[in-house]
Amino acid sequence: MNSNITIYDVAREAAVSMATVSRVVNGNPNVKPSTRKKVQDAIDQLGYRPNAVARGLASKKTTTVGVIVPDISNIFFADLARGIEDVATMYKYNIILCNSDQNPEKEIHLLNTLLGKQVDGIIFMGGRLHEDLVREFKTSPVPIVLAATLNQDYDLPAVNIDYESAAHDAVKSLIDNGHKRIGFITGPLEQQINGEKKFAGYRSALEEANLPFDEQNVVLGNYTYDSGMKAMNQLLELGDACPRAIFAGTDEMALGVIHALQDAGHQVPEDFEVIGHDNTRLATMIRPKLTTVVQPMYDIGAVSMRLLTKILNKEEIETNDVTLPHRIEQRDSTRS
Amino acid sequence: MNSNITIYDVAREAAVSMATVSRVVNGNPNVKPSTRKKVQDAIDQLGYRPNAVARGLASKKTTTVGVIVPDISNIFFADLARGIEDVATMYKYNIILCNSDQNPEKEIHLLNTLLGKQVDGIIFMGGRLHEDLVREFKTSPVPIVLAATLNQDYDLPAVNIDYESAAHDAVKSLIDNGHKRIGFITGPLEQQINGEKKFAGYRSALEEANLPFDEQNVVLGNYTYDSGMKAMNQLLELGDACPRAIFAGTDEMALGVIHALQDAGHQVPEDFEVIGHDNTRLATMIRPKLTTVVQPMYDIGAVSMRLLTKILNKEEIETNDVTLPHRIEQRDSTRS
DNA sequence: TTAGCGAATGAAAACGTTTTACAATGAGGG
DNA sequence: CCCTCATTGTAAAACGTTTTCATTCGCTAA
Repeated sequence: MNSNITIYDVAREAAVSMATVSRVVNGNPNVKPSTRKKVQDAIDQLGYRPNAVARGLASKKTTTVGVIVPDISNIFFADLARGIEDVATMYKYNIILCNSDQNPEKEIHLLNTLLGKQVDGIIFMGGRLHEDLVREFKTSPVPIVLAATLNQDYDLPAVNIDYESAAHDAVKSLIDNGHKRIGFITGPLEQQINGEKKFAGYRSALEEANLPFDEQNVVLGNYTYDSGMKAMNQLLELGDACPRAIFAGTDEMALGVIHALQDAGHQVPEDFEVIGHDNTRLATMIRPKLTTVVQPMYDIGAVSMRLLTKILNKEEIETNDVTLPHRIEQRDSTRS
Repeated sequence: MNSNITIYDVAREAAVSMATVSRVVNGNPNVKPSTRKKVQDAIDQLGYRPNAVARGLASKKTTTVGVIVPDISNIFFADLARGIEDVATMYKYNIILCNSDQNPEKEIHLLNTLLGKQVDGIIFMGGRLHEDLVREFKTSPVPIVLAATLNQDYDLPAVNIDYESAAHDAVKSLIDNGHKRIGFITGPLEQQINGEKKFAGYRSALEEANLPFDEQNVVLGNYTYDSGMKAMNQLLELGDACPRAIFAGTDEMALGVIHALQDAGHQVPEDFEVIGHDNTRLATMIRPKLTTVVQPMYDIGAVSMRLLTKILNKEEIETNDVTLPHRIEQRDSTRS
């Protein structure tokens, strides 16, 4: 029952003042080795465990950071969270994890809850930055970094990949395989990442190859497997005009695409080529294995957290806006 | 910049004492409506946000619970976490999430960190309860509930399904389809859940049908896709003696099994039947769709958290050891 | 010796709440 | 009209640390 044992009990046991105990606990060098030992023994004997809440109140640091993600049960965000947590652990931070479901009100509410809990910093991921949210971000008393979240109109610290160029590369690889019509199955266009970045990459690859843009080749999904299937089936209805190469905005949609194709009796990659986005674990759990754009979520999480620690430690920072490299992982859903 | 605004500032602004402000903030009914409004106005105007750390110190409650899981990036645990978080939110708690990687030392360390942070309770999930850990659990100053974690030798609050009977049902369904030899691809046997529960279910189903137990039909995996493939390939080497019906300990291994089979030119479910365990989202993202035992991780998380709140509120509790129902979801990897 | 100095220690004041113990005010009953 | 009892508000003591500032101690150098 080592609860209710305070620094004061330890001080009494070791016959020193609480200030000295505090010094020992915090590794302050100004303590005579013999005293240090005496205190340490008292700590061990009593099973003293410092109260982080009291510590937080006195020091105004909680060694806790808030993490807001859309939905931790999604493998994609879970990977991000793991990257964040690993680096947090490395720097002795804990994380308070919150799910926003991309709901703007909930996002603001969570932000305020976290600030109330006096977190030392926050890592945020969301699809669209509502302006009310940005306003709160700007007045936040603690630093906030954006992970895999677009930020072009503001200047908040952020970690991303270059989505436009990634999409460009993906589509180009399809074009290089001789396709003239490329299907694009995307998430909601309101989200900058889709509506501006990936879409722009898609179009620029087309233009570069002097291929016409045809609206009927782009179909909306909502990131899920089912929406991928549905989108592909819609494309299939185009008959002869149906594109034979598909770029899907997420791996999960890409799986849906492949299965829709297979269910319709087509062969991937012989009849249709498919390329996904994200390189989640799913990509290797399908036959054919999925060629995909790798968006390194774990790394984005890790780098975000590292960036946050740099800000917290007031370390020198080259740039607030980090762009991580991307690449295409060639597997079997495309012809090499 | 609504930081550094304290309850005292609000009190001054509203011309009342800080205790009155505290009453308003905490919804204490003993405040005259006119006063309440005056205080509320001051709060709004100043943008006052109560400091949860100070509150925690004074009240000895942090409205925060610790969650220890093996690895949040695994879809299985992520689902659990989501269930926990949803119910936590419902009861105004936040969660501090930690990954243990099933490392016994890390588990103990995390437990101590969380206790240091004065969490109001803890939800723990792990594969094997090391006795040192259990000792710490027993002396914990706050309640701990086990989620999807076996607990038979101790009497800690826990939420599980009946793994033995679930495995029994799965194997029986295979036997009912006429199979005499049933393969069992399992996770590490040191973990009670495998070595005792699921394994016992497997054997009892065999016995019940007067089928012989043959050791070469059970193969060890480590929960992953790759280990599932490998295990199936090992079984395949048995040639004619290879079981034509497989019960895999996790969905991910089941996917590996199916792909190993398909890669070897076999048809599922025509030549081989496969049944998985957990019913993760993966199950529907494979062809054929996976028949699987549903272990409702989200529900287990939600119920665990609910149980914890009951303990925290000192509500009446029927039983500490909750067993949730399981069932088999029939899909296409088995013949109906 | 002793003045002077740095290192080691201690005392006490924050930190921002909740909570307790009272005091003041107001209303109702005799 | 006074007394009592609610009701509402106030003051101050926790809560368990960190941190600042002062003090003491033990040496070194003069």
